Amino acid sequence: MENEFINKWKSQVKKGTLSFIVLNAISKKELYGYELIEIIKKTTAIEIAEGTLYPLMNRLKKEGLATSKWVEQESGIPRKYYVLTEEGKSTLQHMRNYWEELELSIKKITNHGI
Amino acid sequence: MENEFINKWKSQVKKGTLSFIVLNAISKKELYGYELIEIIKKTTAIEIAEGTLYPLMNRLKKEGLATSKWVEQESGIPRKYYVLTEEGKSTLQHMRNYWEELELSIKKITNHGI
DNA sequence: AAAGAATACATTGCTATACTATGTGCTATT
DNA sequence: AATAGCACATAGTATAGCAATGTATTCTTT
Repeated sequence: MENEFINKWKSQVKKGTLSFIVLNAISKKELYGYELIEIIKKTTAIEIAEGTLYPLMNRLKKEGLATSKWVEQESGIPRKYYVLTEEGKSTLQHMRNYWEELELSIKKITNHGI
Repeated sequence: MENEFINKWKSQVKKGTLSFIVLNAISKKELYGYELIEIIKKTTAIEIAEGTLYPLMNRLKKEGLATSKWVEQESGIPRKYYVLTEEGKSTLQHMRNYWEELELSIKKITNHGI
């Protein structure tokens, strides 16, 4: 049985991390919601609940970082694909810079002490 | 003027990150609250508000990861020093492992695509 | 000596976001 | 016919960072 603190902590770490991950993901290629969950789970072992992803994508749209478009399928339910806007791209760049700094900061503290 | 989204995002990234940073910091050496804020700001450029740190330290104590002790000063206000417990040490190790995985996951997505 | 800055603790109220639970409707499998 | 999977979505709850505010002592500046 996992420590309860650790589980809560992991959930907290995801706050902020998830939007970063999702923006990175759709920066390579248009993806739809369900696919995002699957693909992120497969490549990173990070699980995003559906109740987390859909509100998150709507926030990104509301903030002007992404747009979406419905794409009809030959068979099956239509999919909503997400596309990064120009503002989304430049914001993502800022986020990448900050993340690199953060990584370095953490490394400093974990490896060399403070 | 900085993007509003970025500022909110940075604040969200701190959720979880700060407890990790603080636990790492006191794992090297006993530190008191005000000192933690100063020292983390100096070495990592991450600013922790006082209204963030003190409740955070109390949570860590409540969870059994740290203890604290008052130390009187020859001159000046007494300081509350924080010490990592055994449980805190092992929890920190789990957190370090998870953080490494997270770093790798993010690297995968930012560098090589998904 | 008085005023202000710095040290050092702490709480309250606000806000943002992840998660569980739940719901809808279509398609494929058994 | 029933179940699992696909694909969207919302409501309610809990957590944690932050600004604002408060208390009290000590140091620095004028």
